[in-house]
Amino acid sequence: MASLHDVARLAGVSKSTVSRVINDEYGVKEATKVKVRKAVEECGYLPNQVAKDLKSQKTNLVGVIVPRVSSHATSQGVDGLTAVLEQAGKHVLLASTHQTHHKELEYIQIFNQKRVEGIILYATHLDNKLVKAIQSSAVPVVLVGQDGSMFNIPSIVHDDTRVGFEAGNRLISKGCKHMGFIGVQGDDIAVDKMRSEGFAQSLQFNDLTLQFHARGDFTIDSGYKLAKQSLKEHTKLDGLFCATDRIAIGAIRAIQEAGLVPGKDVLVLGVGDDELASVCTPTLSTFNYAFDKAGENGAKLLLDRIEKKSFEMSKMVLTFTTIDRESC
Amino acid sequence: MASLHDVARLAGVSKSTVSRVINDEYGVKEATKVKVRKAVEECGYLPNQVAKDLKSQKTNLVGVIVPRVSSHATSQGVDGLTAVLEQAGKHVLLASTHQTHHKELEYIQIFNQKRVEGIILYATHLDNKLVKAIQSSAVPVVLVGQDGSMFNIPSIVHDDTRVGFEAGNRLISKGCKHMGFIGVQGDDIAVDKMRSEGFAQSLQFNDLTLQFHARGDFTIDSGYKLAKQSLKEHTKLDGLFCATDRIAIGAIRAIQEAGLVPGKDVLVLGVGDDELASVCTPTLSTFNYAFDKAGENGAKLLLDRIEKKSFEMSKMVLTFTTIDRESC
DNA sequence: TTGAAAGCGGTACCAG
DNA sequence: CTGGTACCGCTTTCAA
Repeated sequence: MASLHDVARLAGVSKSTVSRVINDEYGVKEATKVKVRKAVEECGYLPNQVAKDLKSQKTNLVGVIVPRVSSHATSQGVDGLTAVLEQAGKHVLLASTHQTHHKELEYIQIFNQKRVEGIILYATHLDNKLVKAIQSSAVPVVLVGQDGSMFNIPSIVHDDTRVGFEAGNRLISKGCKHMGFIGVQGDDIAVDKMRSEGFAQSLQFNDLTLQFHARGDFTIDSGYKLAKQSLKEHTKLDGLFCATDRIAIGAIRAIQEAGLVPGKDVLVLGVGDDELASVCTPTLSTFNYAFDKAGENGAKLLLDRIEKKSFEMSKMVLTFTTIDRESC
Repeated sequence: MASLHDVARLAGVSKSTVSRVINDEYGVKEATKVKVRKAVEECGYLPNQVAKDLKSQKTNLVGVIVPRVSSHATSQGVDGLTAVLEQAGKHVLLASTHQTHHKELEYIQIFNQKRVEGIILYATHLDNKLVKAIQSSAVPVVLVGQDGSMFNIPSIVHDDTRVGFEAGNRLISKGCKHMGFIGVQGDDIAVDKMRSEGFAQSLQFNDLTLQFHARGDFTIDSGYKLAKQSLKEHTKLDGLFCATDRIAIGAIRAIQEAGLVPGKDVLVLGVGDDELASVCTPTLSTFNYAFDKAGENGAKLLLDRIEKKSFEMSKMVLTFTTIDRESC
C-alpha cells in the first residue's frame, strides 16, 4: 500500500509538500499541486488513518459493548447510538459479549488499548469487578439499561421501578386481586429486581400481596414454562405482570392452554413494546420503552463526557408510555 | 496517558527493556522485571494499540456495513459474524448507513483508510457505483444478502429464486389458482426480483399466471396497504406470497379486514421465519432463512480471503427450510 | 513555496 | 542481559 513517501518520490517533491496538498493547506504552487495529485492517482494513494491517529493522538473511536445485538433493546439502541455518533464524526467499535459476563471486562480493557474516546456499555448485571473495571477505565464509560449512578458511573436507564408500580395500578384498576410476577435472573437489577419491587409496592399500597415471583430468562419459552407452573400453583391468579413482552407472550400461551382467556380470566402486562406485542393474540398490553432514545442519549451523554463539557448529568431516567391492548 | 518511555524513565531502564518485559520475552533479569512491573503499576501504563498497529502494519480490524441493525436479518447476522470474528481475534468496526445508499461508498473508503483487513457488506441494492467501489477496495469485501458474484465479489446469499419457486409449489399444491406477490422496491434483486421470478416460474410451470406484483417497503404497514388494495382489484385471489414475513403479517391483517379467512380463503406465505411469524394469528407459514449462518459464513469467507487461503469459493448459497403453520 | 527533521508509541535489530 | 537506534506513516515546526 502506497504511503506519502511513495507519492513524494513519484511526484519529485517532499513528504511535507504531499501532506500539504492532501490536506488542502494553502501555500502550495498550483503546478506542484497538479503534479502531486497526479502521483496520488497513479499509485492509488489512500491516507493511513492509523498513522494519523497516532500522530494526532486522536482516534474518533467509540467502543460499544452489548450482550448480544439481536434483541429488541440492543438492536434499537445501537441504531440510535450510531446515528448520533456518526453525526459527531465518531466511528463505532462494536463488541458482543454473547452473554459472557467476564468479556465485558476484557473489552473495556481492549478498547482502552485501542484508545477509544469513550465506551457505551449495555450491561445486564453490575457487580463489583465490573464497577472496578469501569472506574479504572482511562476513558469515560456510559452505562445503558442498568443504573451505575451510585458508583458515579453516568447511566441511561428506564424507569423500571415506576413501570412496575404502574403495572400494579393498571391490573388493580381492572379488578385484579391475585397477581404474580415473572422475571429473569435475580441479579438483573433493572429487569428483575426493580420492576418486581415497583410492582410489589403498588400491590402493598392497595393492601394486596404479590402471590409469587418466578424467575427465568428472556425467552418466550421461559415465560411459557413459568406461567404454566404458576397457574397450577395459584388457581385464583387473575393478573400477571411479566418483566418483558417476550416472557408475557409465552405466558399468554400457557394461560390459553390452561383453558383460560388471557385478557379476561387472567390479565397480562409486559414491558418494552416489542413489535411481537402488537402482533400476537390477544394483542399484548405493555409499556413502550424508547430503546432507540436510550441509545441516542447514551451517545449524547458520552460525547459530553468526551468533550469534558457537562458533568452535571450523572443519570438519565427515560420515561415510558402506556400501551393499551387486549391482554389488559 | 503513560507511554513506554515514561515507564522506562520511572524504572530507570530503556524502552527496549520495558517492551521486553511487557511482552514476556525471555532474557530479562528477574530483578529488572520486578522494577519494570512496579513502574507499570505505578503509572497505570496501558500499551497503545494504535502505535502497535502502525508498527506491525496489522490492525486485526474488520469493517461491517449494514443498512440498519434493528432488522431480523442484520441483527442475527451481526451476532453470527461477531462470534466468528472474535474467535479469530478480529475486532469489528460497525457502520450503519441508516438506509442511505451512498454511505456504503463512503464507509468502504473510510474503512480502507482505517486499514481494516476486510469488509462485510450487507447491501440492499448493487449498482454500478457500488460495484466499482467494492472493486477498488484495497481489502477484500464480502457481500451478504445480495449476489455480486458476477462481478467477482464473493457473496453469501440465500436461495431467493428457489424460495419463490417453492412458495409457488406450496400454494399450488394446496389448490391455489389466483396468486399474487407483494415485494419491496424493484432494485432489491434478492428480495424483490429473485423471489418474484422464482414464484412466477413455478406458476408458469403449472400453467398459471401471476395475477399481480405489488411493491412497497419492508414494513408491516406496507404489506397491509398493498394487500388491501390488491384484494379489491383481484376478488378471486386465493394465494399470496410475500417477500418477507413482516409484509405477510400486514397482508394477513388486510385479508381479515376484508372479511376473509387467511389460511382458508386466502393462503399466505412469507419468507424469513421472523419470530413474529410464530406469534401472529393465524400463525404464518414461511421459510426459515438462517440469517445467523449468513453472518457466520460471511465472516468465514472474509477470513479466508484475508489469509489469502482459499479463493475457490466465490459464492455461497444458503438453503432454507419450510415452516408449515396455519396460514398455508 | 518547499524541504529537512523531529516526534507520536511502539518493535526489532545490533552492539556491547 | 540491556541500551541505542531506525523505522512504521503521518503532521508540524523551522529554516531555507
